[in-house]
Amino acid sequence: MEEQIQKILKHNQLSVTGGRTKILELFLAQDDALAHADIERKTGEKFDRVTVYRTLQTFLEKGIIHSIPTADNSVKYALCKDNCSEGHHHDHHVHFMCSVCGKTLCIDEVSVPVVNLPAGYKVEQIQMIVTGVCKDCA
Amino acid sequence: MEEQIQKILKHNQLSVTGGRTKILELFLAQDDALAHADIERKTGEKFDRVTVYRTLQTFLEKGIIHSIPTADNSVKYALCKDNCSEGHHHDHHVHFMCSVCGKTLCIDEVSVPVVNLPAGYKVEQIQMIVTGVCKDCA
DNA sequence: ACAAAACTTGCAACTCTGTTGCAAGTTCTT
DNA sequence: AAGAACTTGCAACAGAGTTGCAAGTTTTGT
Ligand SMILES: [Mn+2]
Ligand SMILES: [Mn+2]
Ligand SMILES: [Zn+2]
Ligand SMILES: [Zn+2]
Repeated sequence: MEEQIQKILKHNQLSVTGGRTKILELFLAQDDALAHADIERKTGEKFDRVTVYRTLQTFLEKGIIHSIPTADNSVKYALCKDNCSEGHHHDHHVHFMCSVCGKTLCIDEVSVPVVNLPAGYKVEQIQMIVTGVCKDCA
Repeated sequence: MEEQIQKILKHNQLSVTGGRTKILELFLAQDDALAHADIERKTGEKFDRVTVYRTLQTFLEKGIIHSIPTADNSVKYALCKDNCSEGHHHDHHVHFMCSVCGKTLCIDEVSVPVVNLPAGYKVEQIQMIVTGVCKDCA
């Protein structure tokens, strides 16, 4: 794991620091998406708030993580499993928010369906957020 | 219009006040979704920030407006055209965000497609947000 | 292995968004 | 017209996110 993390950081031309290593480790160990506050909590306040913001920002820009728009307008982040890079995300999967446990999940198996808009609209990106009860809470 | 506004407010058991009338008027006159800040700007700071928040909250609860989750996690609101009520929204249309003019639009003509999730997930609500170039900016 | 260059971090200060309690004001009911 | 019910503005606050800067760490080149 330690090794995998270094590889990811170096591959993205990022210096290997304690904060980045720890935060990336959290993402790799987690099955659901993380909010900024989750990260602060899970690192045991070991890093400054600002460092967490900047790290997430950097990871986003490099395409290591993607942000997830949620129905309640809170921001969550999850690892990109799809080999995304510098501003070119191409994970087109559905996102699921469980109303029982509150987890936000990437449903990698399901891609966002194509949709036909009225003439004149040019589609660049489609996001789909499903709310309901996840399989652990059913 | 004045008359229509009073009818909407009374139908929802809301007292007719200056603030509510003005804000509802804005929504009726607007073709795209409004953010809190837009409303403050357009009312010429005639009402307190808190009143605007409380009015939006009330309109949401009554089903007069619905909130729109945007890809950049800012909150926008638009009129419900679909006869929604107290916590029972049933506008299932696609939302569009133009990356040129920044407008957020309800595409009432297009409903959100059904999606099949893996076994065990129970779907309650689906939101679809399309980003691209709108027909005015094409 | 070392020094210099390049980058990252923590801190302080600040802005912006949203919330709450309360008293004064307005609207609705009779 | 008066009282009850509801709405508003104010002040105070909490939380989220941003920025500049100096000190600290990582990287690179020798
Ligand atoms: Mn995802
Ligand atoms: Mn809409
Ligand atoms: Zn769940
Ligand atoms: Zn446009």
